[in-house]
Formats: sequence, structure tokens, C-alpha cells
Amino acid sequence: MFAGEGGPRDGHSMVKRSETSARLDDAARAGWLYYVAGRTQDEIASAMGISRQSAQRLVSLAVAERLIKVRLDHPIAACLELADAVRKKYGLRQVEVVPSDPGAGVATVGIAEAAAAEIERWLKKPDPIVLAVGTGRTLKAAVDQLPAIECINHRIVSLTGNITPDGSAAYYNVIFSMADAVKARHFPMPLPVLVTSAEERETLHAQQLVRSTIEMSAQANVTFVGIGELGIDGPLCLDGFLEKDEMMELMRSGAVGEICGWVFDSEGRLLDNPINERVASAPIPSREASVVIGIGKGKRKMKAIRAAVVGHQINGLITDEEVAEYLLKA
Amino acid sequence: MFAGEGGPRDGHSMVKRSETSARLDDAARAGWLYYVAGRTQDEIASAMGISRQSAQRLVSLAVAERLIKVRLDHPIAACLELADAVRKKYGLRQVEVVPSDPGAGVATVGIAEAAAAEIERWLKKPDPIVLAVGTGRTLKAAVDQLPAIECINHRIVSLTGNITPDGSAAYYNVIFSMADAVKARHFPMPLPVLVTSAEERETLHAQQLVRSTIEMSAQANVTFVGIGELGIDGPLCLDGFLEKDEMMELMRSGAVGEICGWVFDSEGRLLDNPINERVASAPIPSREASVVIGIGKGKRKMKAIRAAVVGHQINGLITDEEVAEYLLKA
DNA sequence: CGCGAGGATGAGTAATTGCCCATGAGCAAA
DNA sequence: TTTGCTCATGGGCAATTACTCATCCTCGCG
Repeated sequence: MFAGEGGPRDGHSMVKRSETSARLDDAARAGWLYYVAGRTQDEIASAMGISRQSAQRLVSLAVAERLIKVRLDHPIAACLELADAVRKKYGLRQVEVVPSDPGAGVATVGIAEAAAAEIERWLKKPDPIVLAVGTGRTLKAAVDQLPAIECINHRIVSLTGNITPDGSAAYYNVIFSMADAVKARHFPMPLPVLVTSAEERETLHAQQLVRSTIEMSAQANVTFVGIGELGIDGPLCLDGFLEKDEMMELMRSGAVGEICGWVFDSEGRLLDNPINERVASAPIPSREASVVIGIGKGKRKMKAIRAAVVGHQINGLITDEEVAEYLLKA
Repeated sequence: MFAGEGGPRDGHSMVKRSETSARLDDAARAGWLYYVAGRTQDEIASAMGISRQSAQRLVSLAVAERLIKVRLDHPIAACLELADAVRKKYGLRQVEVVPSDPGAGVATVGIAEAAAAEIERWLKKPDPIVLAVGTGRTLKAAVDQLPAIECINHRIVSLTGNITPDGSAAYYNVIFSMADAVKARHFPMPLPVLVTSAEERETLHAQQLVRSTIEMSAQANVTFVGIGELGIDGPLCLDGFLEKDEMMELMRSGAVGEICGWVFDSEGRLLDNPINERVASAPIPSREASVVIGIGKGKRKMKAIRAAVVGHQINGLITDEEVAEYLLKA
């Protein structure tokens, strides 16, 4: 009698433990049958002599206990992981990472296609949207990848002017390239990118046509902007908007990047300086109420991209592995 | 014109290829979102700008193309893989593999519990079944693991006699142990295991009680039998059914194992010899119409188990990793 | 010995997924 | 150009899965 009673009692905690472990064993079994052998939960239930609900619980237990490991055997797996990590770390709405592909010579391989696909996704939406575009070589390359789309319900508006300092049309104003491929109403900004003074900007912005375009851009549902780095071979210098000494001065004051000409420091704050006073671009649309996707990749843009992200100049990002890894370490 | 026409033509296969590859990329993306990120196919569809059905197709494509690899992080994963492989290789109905666990001293650790669980599964079925049991130490250990079950609809019948050569009750006749735990109608076989001659067997089998029990055993829905190895420390000798010289003679004639006393060769064929003529056990129930589960593990039983499997003496197996690996190599 | 907390269970139901089919686009051969 | 073929697409529906809730059981505690 003593032994009989003592046995079960002593065994109690052991039973507890072995029951927990047995439950995990069962969960593993069920998970294996479900994920590896491809059985249905009904089959598992009858095979294990339990109810379908219990089988379901075991399967989800196996998942919850991380007994089931899933991995993706494909080059983009790493990109997707990186994208998700970056999105979480910086609280971005969406992030896309493309392979860095150091072998390819062209600077915009991959990212242009990815950005084009994203633009296309928005343009395929049935409900009318306002899509705003900034400027930049990467963005231009993306737009050049767009297939012919007809979407007469959408409106496409440019955030930046289309006239360079020398009076010619700015090549990298992408809205005209876009108009070639996309059948939609386009609204360019009939302004220089940089004007000579804050006062001139006021005057120009007061024009009816300009004002309505700027107002429309503020209503954008989604915005695509290039992220530019500063430097004497950065786009602002290359395209003749700034002279070398202006650039040097700008960089001394802490500027690390620009979006649509708006220059910001390493924390993504727009600088309060003469250059930004002369930028004639429309303000970047709300990052609270709309999606603003920055596009950029490569070592030279790393600091600019990080700044744009932490300063919430953008809430979406399309970049490459290299930059994504930098953003995770930074 | 020539260039214009040639371009697209030359580009054709390239476009084809890149489209295939792009489709795989999409499949990988969808698969990742589904399996790793845990999104629903609806979410994936709207995120990728496609219909739900297309998302579903991409996900299943990812699986079909083996982009998604699932593995189970649990000790029994290997057992399940082995079991499945053995089941497929030998066309068995069901196979269960338990860890070999070389550290444990007791020979029946693991397999007894597994067999008990399997017996319990059958006994829990609501529809009335006939469950037949053979003999053997392993089976006895399994039955001793059974909890108290009440299943008055089921019938449990023994395939083997319960009297040893010296006239005492055979300890390893498991039906009495089973009766202790399981509330069901039990039908022991009131016979010796081995009789002195084929004629005596005829006489005994002609008895009404014996005949009806044997007939019932032929109707068994499921049968659990131990698989015994031959040898001077095999169960037939240990329990005094055979003398050493009889055993040596048997092994010389090619016998490698026994089930319920029925001795078979390395291909699982029942031997046509004096011993089998004296076995008083009921025939093993049909492997076509019912489930006959053999139980056994360990190096010493390997050959016997392989023979039982290839000779279709059984169509179900509960064994350990060691034997399963041997069966896969053999 | 009764009582409440915690956990497992199964029923029912909502959500999700898998599959079939009609449709139409794209392409090659006639 | 027409015809026939292939294949991707989305609608619709059935199967499968996930979740919620009420209930039951067990265990610990007073």
C-alpha cells in the first residue's frame, strides 16, 4: 500500500515533466506529419488517436515552440530578411532590398527594376491615386523600366522643377519619362529647381498654376523620391545646381544628403541655410498620411539614406543589401 | 528596321528566361511572406499587387520548386524520417521508430511505450475490433505500459498457447497482463506453445473452444506480435521451448527468426521443418486484410526483423533507429 | 471536503486555403 | 489572317484550418 501510494506521488513531478516533454514530442510528431509529410490535420488526428482540434493545437504548438524551422532556398531570401529587419528597426512602412550584385557595372541594376515594379503596383490600383515623383538618376532609371500602362484615373505630379540653372530642361526630372510610358494626367512643375532667392521662390509659388500643382502634391497618396548624397560628384554638383565651393560650405555645415534638393544633416533634419531657402521644390508629402518611398543604394549614399530614414524624411525605402546591412549596424 | 526587328527577336529567349526567373523570384517572395513572415495569402496578394489566386499559385510554386525547406528541430525528427523511409522502402502500412538511446540499460526503453501508445490508439476506437496479440518480452513490456482502459466492445485474442513445456503458465503470454489493464473480453489459447507432434496439434486444434478462438484470431483487425531472434540466448531457448541442439539444427537449416513460434528464414519464408509442424499457435492473421504490427529492436533482432518485413510476415513495424538504419541499408 | 484557478477539450463558426473551370491573351502553324 | 493550342488569370466553391467559447477535469488551497 505504501509503495503503491508512494509510487504515484513520487512519480508526480516526473510525470509532469515527462508529460510536458511527451506533449512536445507529440507536437513535433504532428508538426512533422503536417509540414514534412504533408498530411492534413484530420489525418494526423486519426493517426495519433486524438481529435482534430487537438491535432491543430499540436501543430501550432510545434510552430510556437520553434520546433518547425522554415527557410527559403533562394538568393532573395537574405534580401527579404534584411528588408524586414530594417523595416522593424526604423519603423518604416515598407522596405525592399535588392541584391548588391557587385559584379554588375551599372550602378542601378536591380534597384531600378524593383522600384519600377513598386511604381507599377501603385499604378495598377483601381481607385484613383495621386502619385508624386521627385528626381534623381536612380528614379529616372526606374521610370525607364516601366512598361506601357494606361491609368487615366491616376494623376502624377512632380515635386521638383524641370529647369536647370542654364535654362535647359533638367534631364533627370523624371515626370516626362514617366509620361512616355504611362497614360495618365501628368503635372510637371514649371519652375527651376533652384531659384536665386527666397523672395523669388515666394513669387513663383504664388502663381496659380504652380500653387495648384503644389497643393496637389500635398495630396499625394504615394511619393517616389531619389535620395542624393552630397559631395563634389553628387548630383547637385554634377547637374550644375551648386558650385564646388557652395557644396563644400554646405558639407561643412553638416549636410549629408538631399531629397528633391532639400538638404538635410546626418539626423535627417532639413538645414536652415541659404540653399534650402532657394529650393523651389514642393515640400515632401506627409509621412504621416501617405507613403513616401526613398530610392537609393551604394556606399556613397549610405549616410544620406540613414539620415533620411532616421529623420523621417521618408517612410519607405528601396535599397540594396549593402545599405541595408549598414542601416542595421548603424 | 533590321536592328529594330532583330532586337526583340534576339531578346525573346532572354525575356523568356528572365520572366521565368522573375516568376521564381516572386514565388520566393510569396513563399517567404507566407511561411516566414506568416502573412495570409490575401495580404501577400495586395502587397504584391496580384490576385489572391495568383499569390496562392506563387506560394505553391515555391513549395513545388523546393524553394521552401522545412525541417523539424526535435530529437524525434530523425526517427520520423527513418520511419517514413522504411515504410516506403518495404511497402509497410505503418512504421514507428523510437530512439535507440544506447545509454539506457533496459532493453525495452522507448519501444514499449511506443507500442503501448499504438495499442491504446486501437483500443480507443469506438467501433468494435478484434485485437490479436502474439508473445514476447518486448510485447509484454508494452502491455505493462497500458493504462486502465475500458472497452467492452473490443475482443482481445491470443495467437499463442499459454502453457510451457514444463506445464507451467508461460510468463510471456501477454494476454493475461493485458487483461489486468484492459476491460474487454479476452480469449487466451488453452494450448501449449509447442506440442510433441503434428498429429497432436491436429487433435488439439479440433477442439471446439480452440477452433473458435483460432477462427476469431483470423478475423483480427489488428495484431501485435513480438519478433524473436534465434540463437542459444533467443527466447525459444531461454523459455525452454527448444534445446540447444534443436536450436543449432534450426539455425543450420537457415532459420533467422520467429513470430509466435513460427520460424522463418532470412527471406521471411516459414520453414518446412519439424519445429513449425509442432507450433500450436494460430496462424498470423492476414497481412492483406488486416494490420499486423511487429515489435522488436536491437542488433540481435536485425536479421529476424528484416526477414519478417521482406517476407511479409508483418505489414507494420515498431522498432528503433539502429534497426531502421539497418533496414534502409540492407 | 468544498471551492476556485488554470488548463485541456470538443463544438461551433469564421477565416483561410486549394482546386476546378470558364475566359481571354499570346503565339505558332496553316 | 485564321485557326488551334497553351497558359495565366480570376471567380466561385469546397475543403481545410484557426479561433472562440462553454464545459469539464485536475489540482492546489482553505
